Order: sequence, then C-alpha cells, then structure tokens
Amino acid sequence: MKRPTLEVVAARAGVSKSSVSRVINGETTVAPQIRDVVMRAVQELGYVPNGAARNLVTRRTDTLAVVVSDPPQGVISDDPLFSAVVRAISRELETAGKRLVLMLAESDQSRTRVVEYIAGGHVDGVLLVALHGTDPLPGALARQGLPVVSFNRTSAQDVPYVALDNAGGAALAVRHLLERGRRRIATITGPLELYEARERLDGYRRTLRDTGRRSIVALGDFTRASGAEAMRQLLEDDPDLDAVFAANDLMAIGALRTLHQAGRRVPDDVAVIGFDDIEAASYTSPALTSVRSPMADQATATVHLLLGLIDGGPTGPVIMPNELVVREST
Amino acid sequence: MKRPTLEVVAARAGVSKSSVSRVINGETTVAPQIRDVVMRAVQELGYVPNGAARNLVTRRTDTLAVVVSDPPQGVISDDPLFSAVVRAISRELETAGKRLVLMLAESDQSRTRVVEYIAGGHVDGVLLVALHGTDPLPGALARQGLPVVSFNRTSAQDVPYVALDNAGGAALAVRHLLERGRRRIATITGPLELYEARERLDGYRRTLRDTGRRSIVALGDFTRASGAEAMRQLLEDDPDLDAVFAANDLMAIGALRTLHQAGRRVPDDVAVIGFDDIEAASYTSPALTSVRSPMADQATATVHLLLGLIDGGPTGPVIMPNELVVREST
DNA sequence: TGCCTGTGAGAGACCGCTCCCTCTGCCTGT
DNA sequence: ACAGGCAGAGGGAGCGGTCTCTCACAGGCA
Repeated sequence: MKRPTLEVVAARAGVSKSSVSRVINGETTVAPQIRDVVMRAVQELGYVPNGAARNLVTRRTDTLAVVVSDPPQGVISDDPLFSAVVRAISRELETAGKRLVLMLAESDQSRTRVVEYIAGGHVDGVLLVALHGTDPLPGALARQGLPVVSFNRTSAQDVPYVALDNAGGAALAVRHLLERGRRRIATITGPLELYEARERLDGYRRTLRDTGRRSIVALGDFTRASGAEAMRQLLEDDPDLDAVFAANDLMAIGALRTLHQAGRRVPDDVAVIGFDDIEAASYTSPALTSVRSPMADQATATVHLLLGLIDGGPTGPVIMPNELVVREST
Repeated sequence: MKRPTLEVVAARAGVSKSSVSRVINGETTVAPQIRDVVMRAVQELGYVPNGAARNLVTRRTDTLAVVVSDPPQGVISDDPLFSAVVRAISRELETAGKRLVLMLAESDQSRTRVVEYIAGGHVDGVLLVALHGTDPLPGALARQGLPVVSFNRTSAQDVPYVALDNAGGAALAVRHLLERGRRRIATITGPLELYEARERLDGYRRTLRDTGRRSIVALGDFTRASGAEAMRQLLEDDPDLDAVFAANDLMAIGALRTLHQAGRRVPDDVAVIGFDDIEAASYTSPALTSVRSPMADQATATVHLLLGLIDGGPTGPVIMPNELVVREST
C-alpha cells in the first residue's frame, strides 16, 4: 500500500539513489543503459517522487499563491471578474508547469492566515488580486521577501503590477458617443476610493473638457442597483441627456432598466455604454456596447510578470490597452 | 535573511527541539515557564514552521485539491457556476483550516498532470467538480488511494458525491406553471449526455404525465444560443404553447430573447422558467423565475463530505433539495 | 526511609529527496 | 608505457521538522 521511494527504485534497478535521482530529473550525464533500467523500475513500481521531500531540500515548490483580497460583497466577488481572472491565471500557470494555491482574503483573520502561510515557505511567489489600492496586504506580503505581483494597481512599493488603461478606455467610450452625435453625455462612476473608478471618471472628464463639453456625474458603487439609482438621479437632474457612460457593465445594466421603466428608448433616446464587457453585457436587450477589459490577457500578463520576477528579472508596471465592443445600445 | 529553524528557536530559548515542537503544536504536557520562554523566542525570531519538513514526516499536508474537469467551453466554464462553486469551496476549506490547490483539467494532457500531482502526495484529498458522468478522472483519482469526492453525480464506484435533486426541481417548476394555469408547457433540455439534463427532463415528463398532459420537447446544450434556437423551433412546432421550462437559466435567457423578437409577451403570452437561478436571472427583463440550485450549499456539503472521508468516516451520496424563486416571467 | 509511579524534558532516529564529494575506470597525449 | 584528465556512478550528509524512547526528578505510600 505504501508508495515506493527513490531507494526502493534504486534497489530494484540495481543502481544508486543518486543515479535514479539524475534520471528522474532529466540530467544528461547518465549512461543510456542506466537510464533504461531506471525507467523500467520506475514504471514497474509506479514510482512518483515525494513532493515534500523534494521541496524540503530544493527550497522550491513550483507552487504559487493566488490571493484574492476583497470583502465577500466586494467588487472582485462579482462573478464574471473572479471567474475570468482565476481561470486565466490557472491556465497560464498550468502551461508554465506551476501549481496554484487559491486563497481568499475576505477578513482580517484570513488575511493573517494568508501572511502566515506565505511565510511558511509553501509557495515560490504570490499573485495578488486586490482592487483596493489601500489594501495593506500587498505591503505585508512583499515584506516576506517573496516575489509578489499584483493583478491590479497597488500603492505598495516594490510590488509590480499590471493595470488597465482605464482613462484611455473611458476616453474611447466618450469619443464613440460623440461620434454617434451625442451632445449631453452623463457618467455613472464607481466607488471613488478605487483607482479604476477614479481613472475612468478622469478619462470621461478630460475627453469632454477637450471638446468643450460639460460633465454630468452621478455616483455609483459598481453594483447594478447603484446604477439604476444613479440613472434615476441623472434623469431628474438633466432630463435632456442623450447618452450615459457607466463605469462598469453592471451599473450600465441597472441604468438600462431604469431607462426602460422611464419609457426612454435605447439607443434612440439615450445611448448607453458600459465598461468591462462582461458576459452579461451581450445578454441584455438591447445588447450593451462596452469597453472591453481584457481580463484574461491582463491575468496572463500578471502571471508572466510573476514568473519573470521569480527568475530574477527586473520588472516594472505593465499597462494593458482596451478596445471598444459596439453593440446595440449606442 | 534565512528564516529561523526550530533548532535556532530552541537554542535561543535554551530548551530542546522537542520542547519547542510541543509548544508549537499546542501540546498540553508543557510547563508554563517553558511555554513562555519558547513563545518569546518564536516572537523575537519571527519563526514560522517549514511546511515541507512538516509534511514530510507527518504525511499530512492540510491541502486539498479541487479539480475542475471540463473542456474550456464546457458547462462548468459557465462563469456563475464556476465562481460560486469555487468561492464556496474555498471559504469552507478556509474555515476548516485547509488549503486549496486549484487544478483545471481541460485536456487529456492536463488530466495526466492532475493524476501525477495527486499521486505525488501533495494533497490529503481531492474534490472533483466534473459534470460529465462519464469522465474517466474520478475513477483514475480514486485508484490513487486518496480520499476523493465529487461535487456532482459520477458513475465512478467508490466516489461519494453530492447531487442536486434535479428531477424534483423540474417537478417544482412544472407544478408552478400548472398552478399559474398554463396548459401547454414545453421544455428546452440540456445536453442529454449529462445527468443533470436527463434528470431535469425526466422530472418535467413525469409531472406532466401524472396530470395527463403531453410533453413538448426541444433539445438544447445549456448555452444561451441553443436556448434561443430551441425556442424558435418550439414556436414553429407548437405556436399555441403558453409556457416554457428551460433546463438552465442561460437557455431561458436565450428563449426570452427569441420570444421578444417573435412579439410574444412574457409572461402574458408565454411564461418562462429557468433552472439554477444564476445572478443574471434577476437582470433580465422581465426578471426570470427560476429553480434555485443551491450551488454554494452543495459546495459546502461536498467539502464536509471530503473532510469526513479523510477523517475515516463512512460516507454515501448526498442529495440537495432545491427551491423555486418566483419573479416576473411566470 | 525506600520503592514505585507519574510527569515532563531531552536525545536522536527518521521522513524521502538532492547534491556535493569521492572514486573508479577509460581515453588521450607524449 | 604512463601520467593526466574526465565522464559518470556511488556514498552520504544534510534539509527541518516529528515522535518515540529514555531519563531525571518529584511525590505518594507502606
């Protein structure tokens, strides 16, 4: 029942442990006949190296931690984002032959556990997914002396990150609306304590200002309900608006609903554009035009950043471009 | 720079390695003053036990593998399901003080890697999320001698699982439509090679048969597009139908769109009911009535099943009940 | 007082692997 | 023919913990 060890394989093959180890690890300084006899023994015994023993001596684990730092009802908990990001990361690590330990840091208690685990030498590096720029976790982890990268902009020193060009994406959206002939373009913002939200608002503002137009702003918090509410507010404040740029798709979906209830036709009366291009954006009616956030690409880039860091390469921040996906709502 | 070891802590505290080990592991047979002096040394040095060394000797890792077995475009890849399941599992394992290694088995190659990894003794058990009853992975993993449970029904022997009461849920849906006074109730099925899909179809058929009514069936594959297409088919086959039970929400959303395009009002002309109650079900207009699949509860139950199995308890299959969430579409 | 029991600390073997070092034996050059 | 070099195999010391076993010592009882 017990799994065979290196020693057993060596005995079976009639060679030393060292030789078996060399064969297992694909070293070249092994004579072909030794290699063959070892391989046969490995096959016959169904030998698989013990990971813990190997880790202990090599001090490598080929395992990376993915830490998702967000309260249970937070922004990342938004299904599409979580799913897309985690799966993309997983695929990329798989390709690189690494393993992924997933940790959710939803409370202070679990944050402590995360730091302890990281300190325990179980992983070679950490990929952090945390939207709040003020999250203390990046800093705490970086202090452990392990390579740490962030899937998102972070205020922590020494933590390289991959970020979206949020301002650029917002500009893309606003320019698109202008090209469609819209004159009174409002925006629904995300929670302004998030970089994303601020940058998207900045992009919107700057683009309008450059064309001599006025900003019309309502605050949201990236949830669907807040989008619906903000839209109500906007209609009240400025009944003549003819376009809305929502800082994410969920809020845009909420806005669509309010507009529908208010009897405004989309896009005829009011054009609506979202941000992120989540799956649900194509389900709405009318289907939502959106700025695509290349989450999967961003995740992949973050993995490469981390792998590079582990291999000792120097690394700085990376900015991802985004593109516009035009559907029926504009 | 090097992290301190047990031995260093022992030296600092002026006691033996054994005593430090006892304190670290919370054994009770330690005199208070020894305990204190050890704790102080641990604090001062910032000692954290080395995981690999501990694993090596205890043969426990406190780590469980979560294997998601599904092709890239498969059913589980559906965002909401993946996200809800993975997060619920993660939370529950966190509470139990266990770690989670996430592995996607999307190809034969990665399946092989999964089996090898499992065999490498890196984990104490495996939680499998695989919708295809014919998946070879459950069997292959069970053969490794490690505890394995499945998040879903599986055909493999010796693999306990947690499943939904799919037939019961379908019956719930159909009875609801009957109570609403619907007479011609159609269904859109999932891919029939999946247990889920077959059971939901069975529940639908049986309930109608019991009330002396005829089944009207169109085949789908759990995607939104297939739902839209199946709905077109149904309208053509039976223009007088007044209700549709879709075997999942995505297909129901597709059906809603087709009905809208065909000028049928929902629920006035045709009532629509989905299955799973994904987040998007409440975003549609009209909001979708759906049979709630308690994914999170199911995930939690699966974790407990696995933990029980690891602790040596005997375990059989578990069936989860579901409930109806009535919204605007019926 | 002497013996026995029980409590709690210390010593050290061992988990399974890697990797450094030593050693053998063959090939090459002069 | 012999020294020198080198390829390649084996030996064995750790890696950092756990856990069994031994041992010292204190207290209880006849």
